Amino acid sequence: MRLTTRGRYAVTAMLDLAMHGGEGPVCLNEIARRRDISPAYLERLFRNLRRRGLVCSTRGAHGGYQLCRCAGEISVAEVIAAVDESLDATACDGDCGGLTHDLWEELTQHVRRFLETKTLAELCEARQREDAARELREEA
Amino acid sequence: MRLTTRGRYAVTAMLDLAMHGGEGPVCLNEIARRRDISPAYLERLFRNLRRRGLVCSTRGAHGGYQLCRCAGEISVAEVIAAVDESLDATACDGDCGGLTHDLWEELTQHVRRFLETKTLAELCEARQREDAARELREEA
DNA sequence: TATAATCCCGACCGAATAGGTTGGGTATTG
DNA sequence: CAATACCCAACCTATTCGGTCGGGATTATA
Repeated sequence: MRLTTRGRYAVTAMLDLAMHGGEGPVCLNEIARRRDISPAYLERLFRNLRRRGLVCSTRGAHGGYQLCRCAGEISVAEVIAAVDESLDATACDGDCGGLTHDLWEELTQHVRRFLETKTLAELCEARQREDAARELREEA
Repeated sequence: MRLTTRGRYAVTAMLDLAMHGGEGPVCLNEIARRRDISPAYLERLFRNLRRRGLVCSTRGAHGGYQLCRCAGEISVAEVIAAVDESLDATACDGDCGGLTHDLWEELTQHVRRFLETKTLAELCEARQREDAARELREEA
């Protein structure tokens, strides 16, 4: 199992899309600028996201990307899987005769369940609540 | 966060040590043979385990390694940390201004807690129960 | 119709690191 | 002294991560 900036970038970008995708497609350059991610690299990631059916694209000027499903129906696990990060802690291909096989299996299940139940919508809301709270504090 | 064979090897070897360490030290060649791990590589891992105070060594003929503490007081998390695998999913050094920072933080906590509460003794027992059950089945 | 914006795609690259090896030590037992 | 074992630094190879490059194809707009 590995969790690198790749999955993080993907989730961040998808979240950005969920937040700014109200009307019309959002272009990658915008996301890249807002989130400070290399545009070319982001493009590579979106290639995968599109192929997995998580986003759809509009080409040409004023084009960009949109979520294919509503944010409540896209899990973080899916996004990470799309950019090809394995969420498998065992990695011993079936029966490795291992003393510890069950342990890694259990751990993998834990992580997987956690990420499968988190949706983009949830993260979006959490963020908005946070922002609201901060504004309130700053007014006071 | 990454979880590779390194941590797996370390935990497996420590478990082996917990199971066979009843009387006197156990030498690496034995463990390597039993668990099918490269002896030289295992040695490298044990260097770290020793430096972290998880095992102590006896040099010379009939030498080997022993657990420094009893198996119930060594957590899987410690073993993995000893061989230098980071259990951090965030890896964004403090405030990365990230939309998703909280998510990774939460995930890291989950994983960490899981591995911190698993001790070698527990895994040992689980294994022994398993073996007993299998024997029973085979007798029938 | 030209041009700019945008997605699309394969190929490449440097650095890090995982897993592993080699070749030398040093200590202890018999 | 020889065999067994720990100790250690340096090296090797393959993978992959984050990222770039150079070129398409498609669409909106001036």
